Order: sequence, then structure tokens, then C-alpha cells
Amino acid sequence: MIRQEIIKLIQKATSASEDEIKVTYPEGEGFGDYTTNIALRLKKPANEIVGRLRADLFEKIEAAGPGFINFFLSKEYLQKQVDVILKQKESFGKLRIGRGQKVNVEFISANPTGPLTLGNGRGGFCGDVLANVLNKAGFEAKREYYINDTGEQVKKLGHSVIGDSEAVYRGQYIEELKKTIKGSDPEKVGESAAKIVLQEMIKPQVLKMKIKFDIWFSEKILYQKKEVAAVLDILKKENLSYESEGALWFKSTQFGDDKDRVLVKAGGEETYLASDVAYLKNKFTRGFKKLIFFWGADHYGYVARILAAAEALGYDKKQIDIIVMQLVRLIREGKEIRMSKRTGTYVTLDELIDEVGLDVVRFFFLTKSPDTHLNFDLALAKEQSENNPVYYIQYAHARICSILRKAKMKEAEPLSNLLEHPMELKLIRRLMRLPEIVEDTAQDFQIQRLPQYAVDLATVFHQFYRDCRVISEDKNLTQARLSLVLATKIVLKNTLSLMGISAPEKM
RNA sequence: GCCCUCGUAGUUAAACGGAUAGAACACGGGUUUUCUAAACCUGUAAUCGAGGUUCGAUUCCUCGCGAGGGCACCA
Repeated sequence: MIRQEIIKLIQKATSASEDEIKVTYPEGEGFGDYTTNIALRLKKPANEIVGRLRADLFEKIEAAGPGFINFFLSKEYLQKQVDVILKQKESFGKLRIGRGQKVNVEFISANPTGPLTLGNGRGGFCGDVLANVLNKAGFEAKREYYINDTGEQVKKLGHSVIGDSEAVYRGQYIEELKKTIKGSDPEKVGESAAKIVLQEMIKPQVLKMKIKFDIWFSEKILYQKKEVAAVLDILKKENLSYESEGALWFKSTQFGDDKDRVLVKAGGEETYLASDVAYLKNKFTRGFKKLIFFWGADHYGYVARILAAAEALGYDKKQIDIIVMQLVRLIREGKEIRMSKRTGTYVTLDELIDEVGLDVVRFFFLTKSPDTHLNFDLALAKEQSENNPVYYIQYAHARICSILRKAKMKEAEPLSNLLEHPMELKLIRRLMRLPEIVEDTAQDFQIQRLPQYAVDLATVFHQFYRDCRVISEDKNLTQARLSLVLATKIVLKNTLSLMGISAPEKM
């Protein structure tokens, strides 16, 4: 990729280390294709550095502003990129930076005690798309859903279905479960109910979200295979746990946690943490080099102890990335409604997808950084779905398909050396960003970069469409522009498919 | 009380310490005998407040104000 080339060039010309050199896209027009502030950082005159840079790829390299160095790609280089895209097709954007490393991306993992809600959607779509991006970047990413199918919450589900005084979950689905499950043992009733919730509610919903999990992992199996007991033994042997007041504690403070945590309660029952430690070990044992988790902000307090657990087991904290998503708040008529499966007030993902369509829902969640505190108003979402930016992107794709249909393009030389209109070149510049978008996102997990890029690309295409008539009397130019349009289609489609959004041929 | 996250046009929101704060929706004005007007062009409009660090701060630091979350032998 060209960005790497620039970094190498600068390294040759200066004493700067690779980490110091930042090469970005300049904001304004006229500042070139790439820019670096290295001269400012090194406190050296930009001109001096520019004088030492030599490369054929660029039409010019110039110092500008307070000390930026701007790189302008040559026309010939840009034109060649069209051929590259046409050749690589759907694999354009694919990288090898992951070197086949196995990565586990765990997301949603909602307790099987009720339907998936908006909050699950947020982490769900982001996790799914991150897995796509990682795979594109050359990692081997697996999607995993951890099913907490045993323990306290399952028992509570049982109580809720039985309808006794300890019932906590409410909602239509509980009423349905009451009809099919009979019994009085809350544990057994809960387990049957959890199975039904998983099979008949969660899995179909996940399917509707167009997410395919590679692994559905059952917590119960960790107990059945004695993996929890085994990991507790390790912690005891390594002197990383101790007994106090009848409970077994994990010395998590040794690894940076605020306080030690209970693994086994005084009553003999394991906490979530016990199985989570076993689960961590299980994942690493399966060969994953990196574990990524998408959690809601309400699980923030859990981060330190999971990292501590990983370290206690002899793994490196850096092998774990926990992405904490801020919570989704539900607004109705201007007022916040507390969402809770326990009160029965929530909007399920089904409802939302049915109302506004999957593409809109996906796009809606993907555009928002995990750090934003999201207020969700269903009425507003419905209203805004009509002119959602996702249609803007899809429209560009449909427009392209229309042109290609009309032109009945045949296989022929792309003739991309005829592309020299400013808008043609601008479009190529956007197209060739995709690999860099993939690279950046695979590294910093900022998923919202993808929808932003898609909108940007669509905008430039629409501008190109305005300025450059594709099908004309000039056979050769038509051929060249059709190649460019086809390349745009490929890149748009690749980008949409990374986001799990459809690319319609007609609208 | 302590810890984490956030505060940007009317609304939703972008910006590894950099150039003129980039968009979308809404609102105002314009564009079609020509490949899809779900488009294009154009106007109004924004960094919560006060200090500090820096050649340069939406970004980093301190304090204040406001919102959400976390501080369990809960999940």
C-alpha cells in the first residue's frame, strides 16, 4: 500500500522511527492525496525533508502550510489502480496483515432469559462487522456466542415461568412459556425454558440480523467437562486464591484489580467469574491468539477482573481487547424509558428490523462510535429511516448497475489511461482507499469508519456521474469510463458486504 | 464518596495534537429534451464553561456544570 511506501521514504530521508511518522488523508482540497506532519514533529523545515524525497509514484511532493509535506500521486499510478481493482474483484481490499492469526470475537452473549433488545443489537452488529473486517485483513476471526445456560439467572427464569413469588422476568414470552412448560422445580423449568428461548427466540433473531455465529458456546458444558473445577485447582495450586469467610477468593488485586473477587460462594455455588476464568482458558486452548469482547457499559466493572484472570493464567493482557459499548437508552415521546427484561419494557430487535428494515438498522448502529451514549427513539427512527443515508449509498450502487445494464459491457481492455478528468481521478482516489480503511479498522476497531467511507465514496461517485457522461459516441472513452464504473461497483459492493448491508441492483 | 465514558449546528453525529471543524437530516434558494432527481449545486447554522500545556487543542491536563454507567459471596 502506498501509505507504507511513504513511511519508508520518510524513514530514509530522516531519522524518524516508523511510529513517529503519521501519514493521513488531508482534509482540504489541494493538499494532495496524503500528508504528513513529520517536519513539524521533528521541528525541521519541511522543505529540507522534501528535498531528500524521491519517488516515481508521485507527481509532486511539496511542503505547505506551517510545515506539512503533501504527496500528490501521479496520474499514471491512479489509472493503474482501476486495473488492479478490476483484476482483484471481490478480493480487493483483502490484506495479509493478520497473517492467519486466530482471533475470537465474542459478542451479544445475552442470557437466554428473553428476546434480544436494542442494546444487544449495538454490540451485535459491531461485533459481526469487526469479524468481517478482521477476516478481510487476513486474520482468521471466529464469531462466538457464550450462552449462560446455567446458574442463578436460569433459576430465576424458572421461577418466572412457574409464576411464584421469586419471579423476575416479565413479558409476553413468559406467558407463552407457561403454556408449554410444566413443573415445579425452578432449575429444571428454567433449563427447559432457556433452551426454548435460545432456539425459538434468540437464534431466529440472530438469523434475522444476518449474523452467523461460528460457535455457540455453552457455559453448562464447562461444568460438565470439569473445566471449571480444573481451573479452580490451578488457581489454588498457584496460590492465586484463598479461602475466607467460607468463600473461595481470587487474588485479582495481584493483577491490578481494585479488590479480590469471589470464585465460589460460601454456599458452595460458583460465581460467574469461576466459569469465565475457565472459559478464558478454554478459548486460548482452542488456539486463539487474541480474544475480543463486546460488552455493554454496565459490565465495565468486570473488565479488570477478566484481565486479571487472563494474567493469572499466564496469558498477556494485550491478547484481550474488551470493547465497552455505551448503553442504548430508549426514548418515547421525549421521555426515557428504562429498558429491562425484568420489567418487560424494551424494544426487541425484531420489532425494529420489521419496522425499518435490516439495512437501515445495521447502518444506524454501525455509524455510531462505541463511546456515544445512544438515545433511541423508535418514532424518530421510523421517521428518519425514509431518508437514511444507507439508501444514498445503495442508490449509487443501483445507478451503477443501471449504467452497466444499458451499456452491455463486454470484456475488453479497460483503457484506463484515458481517465484524466478531475472527477475521474478523484473517484479513483476514493476507490483505492478501501485497503487502508480495512487496515485501520482492523487495528483500532473503529467500525464507524466504514459507513463514513461508504457515504464518502457514494458522494464522489454521484459527483462523477454529474460531470462525466459514461456512455457516449466516443467508444474508447466509454470503454474507459465503464471500467471505472465497474471498479466503483466492486468497491462499493465490497464495502457494503463488510457491513453486512445489501447492494441492490435496482431501486 | 471513588472510578470509567460522554458533552460539537435545531436534530443525529465525524475528526491518530495540525491546514478553512468534515457530514447527514431538517429549514431556505436553484438544477431534468441526455446513462435512475432516493441525485446534483447552493444558503443559514456548532466545539458546555473557566484556566493550563503547546508553534498549534474538539482532541492532552486541572477545576466546575450536565448526562449515562460502574464500585456485591448480582447476573
